[in-house]
Amino acid sequence: MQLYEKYPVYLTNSLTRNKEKFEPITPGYVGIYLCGPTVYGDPHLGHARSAISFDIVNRYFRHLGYKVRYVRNITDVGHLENDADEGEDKILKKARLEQLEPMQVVQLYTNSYRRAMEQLNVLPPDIEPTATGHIIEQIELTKKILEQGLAYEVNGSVYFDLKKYLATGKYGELSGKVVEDLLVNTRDTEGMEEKRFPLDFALWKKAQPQHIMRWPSPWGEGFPGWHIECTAMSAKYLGVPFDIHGGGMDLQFPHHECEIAQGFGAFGKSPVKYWMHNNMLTISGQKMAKSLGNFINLQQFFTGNHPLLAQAYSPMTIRFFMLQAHYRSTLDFSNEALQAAEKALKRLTNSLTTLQKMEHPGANRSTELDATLHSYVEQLYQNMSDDFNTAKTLAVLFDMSARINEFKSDRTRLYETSTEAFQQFKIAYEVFIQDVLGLKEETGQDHQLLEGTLRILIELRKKARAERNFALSDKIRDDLKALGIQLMDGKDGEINWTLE
RNA sequence: GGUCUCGUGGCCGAGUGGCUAGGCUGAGCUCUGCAAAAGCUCCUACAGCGGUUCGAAUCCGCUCGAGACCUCCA
Repeated sequence: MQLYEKYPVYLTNSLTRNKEKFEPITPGYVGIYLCGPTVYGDPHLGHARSAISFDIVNRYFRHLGYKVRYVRNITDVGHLENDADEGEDKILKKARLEQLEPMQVVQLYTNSYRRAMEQLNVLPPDIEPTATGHIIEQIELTKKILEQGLAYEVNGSVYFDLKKYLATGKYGELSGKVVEDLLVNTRDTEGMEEKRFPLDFALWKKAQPQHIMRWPSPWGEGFPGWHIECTAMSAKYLGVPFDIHGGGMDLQFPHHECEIAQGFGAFGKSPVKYWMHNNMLTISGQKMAKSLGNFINLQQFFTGNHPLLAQAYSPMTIRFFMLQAHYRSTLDFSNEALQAAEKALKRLTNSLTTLQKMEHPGANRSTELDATLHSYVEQLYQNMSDDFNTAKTLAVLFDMSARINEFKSDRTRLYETSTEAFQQFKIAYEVFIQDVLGLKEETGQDHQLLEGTLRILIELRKKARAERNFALSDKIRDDLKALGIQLMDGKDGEINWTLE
């Protein structure tokens, strides 16, 4: 029996706004598509939230025994700027400002995104398709929608015919929008004069002479519209329909709404079974966004180099910080909260180290403590299966930490558990921290060397203490502390250390 | 203006009809040569006002406040 049968996952489907039992389209397999970044700037905390939220989804499904295909795209054809920029492409704009080739910009920020994700211990996707690498698929899809009579061509651009689509399909269901309301607020955006209906959106755009990123198409030289890439790539790699489509809540409208319309237009069915959206990150109660100029990029967090940051925060601190909140809640950034997260994480990893060194004495006696240990493990699964509630899961892990510390300070308690219960407890603690939540120990590269060197110093200090030469023993400890290494004397005379 | 979400203790944040999540901070204590770590104890909250209920932070209504989307954004 697979774990997913024992602990079925319930997730909040944005489409229905309800928590639903997850039933994969193909039993045992899960297809996930996540809207990745538009690579025209350094990755910031918001990118991390989305990536980490769905990394948890990916990791937990895998842990439960599902075969997962996880696709996360890279948007490297910039989208049109809306207002004063007269339809200039974001990536082009950046390229012009930085005097670079557009693809150079794309490469630069793709690298920087991947590096940040690796630092955050976000597992790489199984497929990471780029929009520029799927121009043909996007053209084919556009042709298909044209064939269905749900799009029209004007001056080398192709638009989705929303009015016609509305006769059979729904628009606004995902984001809770009413077409009439949207019409009232229609703005005069790029290409409006070409559209038959204000809410029509571009599938293919004709390239202006100065537009460098351009490809030939049946409609002339141009570039794909904003929404078509995700439909084309998800269909190619995951099929229609597929299980889970994720992204930030800000993408719900219009991006995902348009994806549904396109998918319906092209394939005659809704392309996605479950829509999942992570919430936004706020800074002093306001959304952190590029357009608001209040975002902090990830390398700034890792180095502490930003006016709003009191100190540097390690990637795992950032990760832990996000896991303390549910992915569907807004999360407010503050130095205080991050510092709290840093300490809490340390507590957790300290217990993990303690546990890993701990061996069960082997006396196989089962008592009521076994039931307690059992229930922790059960709760871990229950909480994760309940819409990936990492906050609750962490609360259980902290309860388990308290238990581990108890075992450490009072070994007799260990005798009150059966080997089996203890092993199960131990494995679950390790697996949930490291594999499911993806929290890894952060150590320097020369850990091996450090370990050996410290062993020598610790031996010297032990000797000094045995001789009651506290002046020397304190000097060793204090000097190491100044370097960021904390020695801790145990009851049994053993000395442990941690990096601060 | 339309649509929607939220308002939890000093701070961050789960929960959501009855059983004080958890973390951080602060205070005291235990252990320790002194530290550190760990443990124990204390600070017991759900914006306000009504209503439903045996019982509401949790459901309903109103008021106040904050935010999101409606336009590129994770």
